[in-house]
Amino acid sequence: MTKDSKIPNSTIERLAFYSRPLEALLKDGPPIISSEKLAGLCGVNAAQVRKDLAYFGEFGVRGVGYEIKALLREIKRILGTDRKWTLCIVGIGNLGISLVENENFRKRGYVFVAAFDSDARKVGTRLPCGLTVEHEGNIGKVVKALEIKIGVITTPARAAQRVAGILSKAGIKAILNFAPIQVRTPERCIIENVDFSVRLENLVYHLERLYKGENTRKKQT
Amino acid sequence: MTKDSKIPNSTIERLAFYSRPLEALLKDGPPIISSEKLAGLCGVNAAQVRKDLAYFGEFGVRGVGYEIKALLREIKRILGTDRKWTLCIVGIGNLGISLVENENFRKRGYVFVAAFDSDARKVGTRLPCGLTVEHEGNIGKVVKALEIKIGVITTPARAAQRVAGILSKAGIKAILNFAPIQVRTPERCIIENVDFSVRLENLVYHLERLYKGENTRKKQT
DNA sequence: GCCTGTGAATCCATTCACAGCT
DNA sequence: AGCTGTGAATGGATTCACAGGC
Repeated sequence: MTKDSKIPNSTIERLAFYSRPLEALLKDGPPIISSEKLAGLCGVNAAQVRKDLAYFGEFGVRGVGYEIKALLREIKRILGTDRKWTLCIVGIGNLGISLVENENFRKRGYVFVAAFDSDARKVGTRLPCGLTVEHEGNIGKVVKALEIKIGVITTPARAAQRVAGILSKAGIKAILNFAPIQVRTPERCIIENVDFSVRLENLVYHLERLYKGENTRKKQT
Repeated sequence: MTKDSKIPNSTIERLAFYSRPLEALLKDGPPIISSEKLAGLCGVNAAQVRKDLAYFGEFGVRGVGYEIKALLREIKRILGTDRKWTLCIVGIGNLGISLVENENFRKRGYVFVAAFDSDARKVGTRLPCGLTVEHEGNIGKVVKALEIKIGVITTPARAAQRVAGILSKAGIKAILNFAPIQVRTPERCIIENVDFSVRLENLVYHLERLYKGENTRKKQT
C-alpha cells in the first residue's frame, strides 16, 4: 500500500486475473516475466499491467522484469488470498453442489464449512465433500459459532432477497449471489452478483452485431 | 437502432439488467414506469437509464414514462432475446449439469440441444432434461447438423483451450467459458469468460478494506 | 539495450442540468 | 407539473511516451 491514491476497481479485478497464468508459469516456466508477456497472456495492455502493479509497490526490476514467485505472493497478499476464508452456502441445488465440490475454491483457500437449505427433504443429507445440509433456521447460530464471513446464495430468485437479509443479520459481511436478481442489503454488507444469463444475453447481442458486419470487439469477463 | 454512434459496452450489460425487474413488474405492477423508479430498482442513476435506452430509440413519453410491456419487448429485440437460441455444452460435471437443468435459461429462450464430454464413462448417460451425453469427438458433426451458434465450456481448466479450438472449428461463433482460464480463439469468435473465483477474490479484497474503515463501495454484476 | 514506473494525453462512461414535449 | 431526451461537464480508466535504473 505504497500509493494510497484511489485504486481503480478494475485494477482489483485484473489482479485476480493476472494470477491465473502466473500460477501456471510457477510450475513450468521461467522465473521472471515482463509486463509485455504477462499482458499478452491476459489479453491486456502492458502499460496497464505495470500501472496496476505500481499502485501497490515496486515489484519489478527495471531492465529485467517481475520475479514470478514474488509477484504472485504480493498479489495474493493484496487480494487477501494468502489466508483461509470460511464460507457458507444457502440453496443446495445443482449449482450449489457444484460450488461446494469445486476444487478450485479449495485450492485458493476458500473453504465451505456450512451448507443450508429450506427444503426439509434436503436437510440432513451428506454431501460428497463431507458437509451435512442444515436447515436455514440455523444460519444465525452456525455463522456466529464458526465465525463465517462470506455467504454464497444459490437459491431460486424469489428466496434470494430474504436469504440475504438473514445472512446479513447473522453477521455476514460479504455475499456472492448467484440468484438472477439484484440483491440489496440494509446493513453494511458487500454484495457481488453473478448472473449467468446476463452474460449470455451480452454474448447474444454481440453475436447478432457480428453478422451485420460491425466490428464489435469483446475481451474479458 | 436510431443512433449509430458507438454504444458503450456497459450499456448492453445494463440492458439485460433492467429487464429483470421489468419482467417482475409485468405480472403485478403498474403498466408504466419512470426512469427514476427503474433506476431505483436496479441501483443506478436515472439519467443513465434514459441515456442507455435513448441509444436505441425513443421508447418513453415525456411527462409520462415508459410503458413496461413495450419497453421490455424493445430490450429483448435489441439483445436478441426475442428468439430461441440453441446451445451446446462441453464438460458434464456438477456445474455443467446445473446449467443444462437451469430453468432460467430455458425461460429466456436459451435451449441446450447437445451435451458433450471426453469421459467415456459419462458418454451415453441420459440427463434429467432429456439430453444424452455424447463424445467430444462428435462436436463438429452435431454442431453443424443442429446449426448450434453458442457453446458453453464447463470443463476443467486444462481442457478449456483445446475445447474452445474444437468449438471454433466446428463453426461456433460465441463461447461462454466457465473454466478458470482466459481462453483465446484463433478464429473470429466472441468469448465471454465467467470466473467465479475472480469474483470471490474481489469480494475478499473489499472485505478486508471494509475492516480498515475505508469506505469502499461495491455495486453490481 | 531492455524493461519498469509514471506524468501527460486520450479515451470512455457517468452525471448534471435543462430544453422540449404531453 | 411531470418526465423524457440530450448536449455539456465531470470524473475515471486506459494508453502513450519517455525518464530512470539495471
